[in-house]
Amino acid sequence: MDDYHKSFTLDLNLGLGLGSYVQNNVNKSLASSKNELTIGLNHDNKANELSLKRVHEEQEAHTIEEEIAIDTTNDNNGCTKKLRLTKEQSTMLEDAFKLHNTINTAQKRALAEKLNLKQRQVEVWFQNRRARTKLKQTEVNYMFLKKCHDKLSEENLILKKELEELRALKVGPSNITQASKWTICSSCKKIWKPNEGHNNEDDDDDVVRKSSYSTIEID
DNA sequence: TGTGCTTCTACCGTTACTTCA
DNA sequence: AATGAAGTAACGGTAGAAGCA
Repeated sequence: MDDYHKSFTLDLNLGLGLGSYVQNNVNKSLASSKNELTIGLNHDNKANELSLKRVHEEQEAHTIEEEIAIDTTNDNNGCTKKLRLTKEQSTMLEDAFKLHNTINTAQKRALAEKLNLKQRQVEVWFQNRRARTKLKQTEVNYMFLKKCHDKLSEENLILKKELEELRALKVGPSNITQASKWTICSSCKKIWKPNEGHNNEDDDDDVVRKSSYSTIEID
């Protein structure tokens, strides 16, 4: 385990505490306005005291996060600009993803701190990474199924040809009728002919087995 | 014990930006 | 230099789970 993984694991163990309070969605204007609305309606509610505490902590967290990630979010006009993660950041995120493709609050906090990113950025990265993995897996599955389909189509074609060849042969109708009466044992998968019986010497309960024979009609 | 509310998180679809051929 | 495609960071909405009163 390299230094990063050691410290990452350590962070996972020690990173509890405030983490559960900090709402990590920085741009959730909807969510925060919802909190503020609740507080405004019911000041004596204990749950809303908690919400108020969260709002304060959230604001603090935002300030800290914004300081940390100040060089990753804005351009000259104050508009948010999409940022390319550095190679080091991507590598560390990839390493974390290899260990676990989901991330809890403590891990997120630790990783964000380590990478000088917002927790929201780490969260979003994991979401997108999972989406990419899923998409890739879907593509792999599609290719696999396509190959299966192609192979089966090919086999089907060969079988059809064989059938045509057999039909082309001058086989008497009586023989065809006989063949169409052949049956296959569902237990041992052996084909047997009418009036021949199913002579399985290993069978102790032949009577029971015979009851499960199914007749395969050959067209 | 059931219910309603809040919070958190995963997921999805989409948008917008960046990079590259 | 312009452009279209591919990659991806970020967003908003939704649903489900968990905790609490």
